[in-house]
Formats: sequence, C-alpha cells, structure tokens
Amino acid sequence: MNAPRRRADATENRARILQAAREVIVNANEVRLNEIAKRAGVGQGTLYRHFPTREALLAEVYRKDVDDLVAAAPELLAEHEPLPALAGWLDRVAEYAKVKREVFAAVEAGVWQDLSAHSLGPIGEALTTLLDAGKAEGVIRPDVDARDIILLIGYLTRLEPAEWDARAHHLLRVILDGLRRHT
Amino acid sequence: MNAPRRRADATENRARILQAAREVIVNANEVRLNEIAKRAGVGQGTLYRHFPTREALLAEVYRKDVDDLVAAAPELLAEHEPLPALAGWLDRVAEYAKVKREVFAAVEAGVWQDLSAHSLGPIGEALTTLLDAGKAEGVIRPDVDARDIILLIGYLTRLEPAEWDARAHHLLRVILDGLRRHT
DNA sequence: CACCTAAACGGACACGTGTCCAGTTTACTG
DNA sequence: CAGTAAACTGGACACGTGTCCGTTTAGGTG
Repeated sequence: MNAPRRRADATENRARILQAAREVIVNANEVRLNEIAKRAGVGQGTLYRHFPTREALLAEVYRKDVDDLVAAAPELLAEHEPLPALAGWLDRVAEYAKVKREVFAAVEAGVWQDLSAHSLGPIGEALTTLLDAGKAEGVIRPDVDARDIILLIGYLTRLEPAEWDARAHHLLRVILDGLRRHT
Repeated sequence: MNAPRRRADATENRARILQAAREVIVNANEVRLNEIAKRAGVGQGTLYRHFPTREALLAEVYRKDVDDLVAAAPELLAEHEPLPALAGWLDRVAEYAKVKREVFAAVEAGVWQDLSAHSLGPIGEALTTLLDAGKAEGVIRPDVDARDIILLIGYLTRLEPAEWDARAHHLLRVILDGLRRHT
C-alpha cells in the first residue's frame, strides 16, 4: 500500500505525527495542526507532506473506525436481506457521524479524494457490495452507485446537533425509499 | 424588512459595500473580503458587522437571483401538477448551482442561517409551497419539510464539475422518488 | 570510506478570515 | 441648542492553514 522506497526516518516521522495527533485529539478539543506538528517534533512542512490536508490526517487517525465500518457491511449482508442490510449500515454510519462529527467529515473528504483518484477506497467498496446485493435481488435501482450514496448522505455533516434526532434517521429513510426499485 | 431605526450613514455604507462586492466579483475571480472593504472605503469591521460571514455578503449580492428562483415556484405550480412542478423547480435550482456554484453555496448557507433563526426565509417558503401542494394531492409524503429538501440537495455543492452532468440531475430524480408517496 | 543525489526536513512566511476596541458620529432629549 | 448614550466605524491584530525553499541526511556508488 505504501509507496516503494520510503526512507526509514520518513516512516518514523509519519508514525510520530499520527501518535501526536491522537494525543492532541483526546486531550484538547481544539485540533490545531501546528500544535500537532510541534508535539510530534517535526516542522509544519513535514506534517503537510505526509498529510496534505487536515482531513487526510484525521481520516488516517481514525482509520480503525473506518475499518470497522467497512467490516460491518459483509456481516450485515450475511444476516439480513440486502435492503435491511443497507439500511442498517447507513444507520451505523449515521450513528458514527453523530458522535464524531468532525471525523466523519474528514472521512467523507477522504473518500471523496479516493474517488477523484479513480479508486473507490474501502468505504466505497463496502457500499458497492451492499448496493450490488440489492441490485442482484432487484430491490435496489440499478442506476445508482457508491458515490451517489456518499453524496446523498453528506447532509449528515451539516446537521445541527439539536435537530439530529429529528432528521438524521428520517432522512435516511427518505433516501432509502429513493434507492428502492419501485415495482 | 430592515430593522427599524437604522442610521443613515450605515445604510449608505451597506450599499457601498454591496456595490464594491459586485465590482470585485465581476472583475476579479478571487473574492477577498479585505479587498471589498478597501474598495468600498470602509474598514473590515464595518463589513463584518453588516455581513457576518462571506456567505451572507454573497447571498445578498445575488438576492435578485434568489428572488427569481422564489418567484418561479408559484409559476410552476400554476402550470403543472405538484410533482412535476417540484421537479422543475429543483432542476432550476440545480441549473443555477451548476453555473454559479459559489453563489449557490452562499445561498445555501444563508438559508441555513434563516432556519437557525426559526424563520424559513424566502427559499424555504417557496419550497414549502411546492411541498404542501404535493401533500395536499397525496403525491408527496407528508413527513418531509423544506429543511429536509435543502439538506438533501446540498450535495450539489460538493459535486465536481466533471461529474455534474452524470450525477446532478440523476440524483435529483432519486431524491424525488424518495419524496413521493408510494401507493 | 568518501562522495553524491534525491528525498525528506523544518520553520519562516504569505494569506484570508474574523475579532476587538478606542475613537467618532448620530439622533434623540430636555 | 447643548448634552449624552448608543450605534457605528476602521484598521490593527490574533489565529490557522497551507506553501516555499534553503538545509540536512539517508542510502546507494565507485
């Protein structure tokens, strides 16, 4: 996955940056890139080379969460019909977004970058799996793809905490209704 | 519409800021708030008091466009059934967003602010009109409101120009399908 | 082992946004 | 018509992001 021929010190620095970021995130609630760089003992330039944007950094810090999310997709598919599986997965995404809204935005940005690079990325693949299962059974319209869903659920980023309960889940249902193949 | 008792000089300054903003927008393609303030002959503080955020300023500059959009809603309703009217209106919004993406984002932010202040604002009202017409005829699900739609179509802001044609219109259809009342 | 080169480094710097506050102007009041 | 409180003004300033570029160093070469 990593570029070939990376210098050893670079790898180490990258690790230290991530470590510092984790510490800053849990200790302070303000996440300042400069502070992370300082705490990691590197210059801003180094930080920015490893992670072009703040989102890239945050997304990497929470990569494990993302992995969990990705892993949940096949599990849900094994236990439920495609439509409920997709619904459940999206609910889980929403739940995650509710608690860690900043991270969610970061992950979203990361996914978006992957897509720009003509790669679906793990999240995109998980979504594709879910969608394909639904299409195969004819319960999901065939003309939607992972990117479409990601765009649609982007509203989670903008939801005010106060109105979360009233709208987040509900709008997910509306979207799912739009995704269904209506006989 | 304006707050009562505004000082005359303040009104004038506000007008000059808008004027300057218009000029900057058409001349340069970079819209820097500082530059606008300078050109208007006011300090940044003044600019920021009149328009708390850059979005507020841009939204005001393009208020006429917004008005046109709002005015289109009843016209569409007069000529078409509620569902096609809503579809047409959303298409129009999308068309607008395609051409003036920055402005669209600004307008969206403005709408969002209105809503925070427990006021629908013109756009929200136009949308409500369209939705109500559909609900009255039973073709639109009763449990959605203007805010819901605004959240959903927010994806337009994030769409890359390259993929606009492929997705913008298509996703609007998906959303509309979700909004329909399925018999 | 000395040398070389490209990758990696780091921190100063440029830039835009938004805040703050001391001074000024306005419009009302007695 | 002078006094006064509130509203307005303007620009310096604080802050975070991201860029740039001269310097350092890893790791291979003869």
